[in-house]
Amino acid sequence: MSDLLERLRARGWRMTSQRRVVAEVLAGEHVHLTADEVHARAVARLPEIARATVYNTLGELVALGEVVELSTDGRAKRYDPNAHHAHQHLVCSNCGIIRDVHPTGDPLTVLPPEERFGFTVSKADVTYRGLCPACA
Amino acid sequence: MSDLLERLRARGWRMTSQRRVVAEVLAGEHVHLTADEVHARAVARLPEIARATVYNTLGELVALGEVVELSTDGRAKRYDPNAHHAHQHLVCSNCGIIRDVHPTGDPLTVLPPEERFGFTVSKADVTYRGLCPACA
DNA sequence: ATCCTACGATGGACAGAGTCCAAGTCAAGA
DNA sequence: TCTTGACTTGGACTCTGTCCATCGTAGGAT
Repeated sequence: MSDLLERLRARGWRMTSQRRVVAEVLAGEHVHLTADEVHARAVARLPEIARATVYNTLGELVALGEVVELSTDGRAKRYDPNAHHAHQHLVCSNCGIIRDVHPTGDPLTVLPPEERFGFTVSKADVTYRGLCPACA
Repeated sequence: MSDLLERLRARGWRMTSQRRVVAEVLAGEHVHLTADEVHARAVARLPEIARATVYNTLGELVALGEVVELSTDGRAKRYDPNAHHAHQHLVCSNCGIIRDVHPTGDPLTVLPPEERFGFTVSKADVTYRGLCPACA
């Protein structure tokens, strides 16, 4: 966590209290929060932080590769702080809960060259869908 | 295409001019349109069709399994009329263009039981990302 | 062919998520 | 301590999608 703050500082990030709080909120809970949920938790620590600042900071963390942005349901994007371990996501079709999962092999290898249409394919995002134990 | 209208009629769909136009727009172009793009094309054929009607009809087509809903970018959902052939999607990270692709094997098989956490996993949506020839 | 009626269409208001921007504030180097 | 440009603020705005009361009509019944 303080690792994250270190890395950000090393990249020339101006360390404001707002950015610190957002980074701490993300690093502190290994769940997949929406921007508004991050904002709510940030407000608990720093009451005056603006929604726009949370959006800005999340966008910067995504651009720096420290956080992964998910849009599993077409509603609010969710932010995954676990960006340094390759993984995929398992989503409950009913309640929307998300788990990180680790399939075997590299999903990129199953896309043959003739199915790439000249694209430079760099990654594959897999969303497994089904019902969680509570909803089944 | 008329196949689609046949199937819908067989399922008790009331065949209104609005629904026919939406179905024709989707079946006529094998691209991945947003709801507003569908609406724009529908208006060209039936000027008075309402946005709400397009949304309603698209939702029904998805519920009937005739169309697949995609949210690849967290912006507008896109509608894929190619629902009867299993496939995945290849998206350009720069311009957003989408191609249907066919990876080898079944993506579900690479998720081992101990990585399913008690979920009843029913499908896997794979989004390959990279740069298209024009953007590379 | 006409009538009935429940299902579908309309369009305007509303809601949720995210972006923009002008003005004010402050982190950090000089 | 001063300076300055990067950052924050908050409110207006945009985009996407939903809701709902009212109106219209497809298609079965007569």
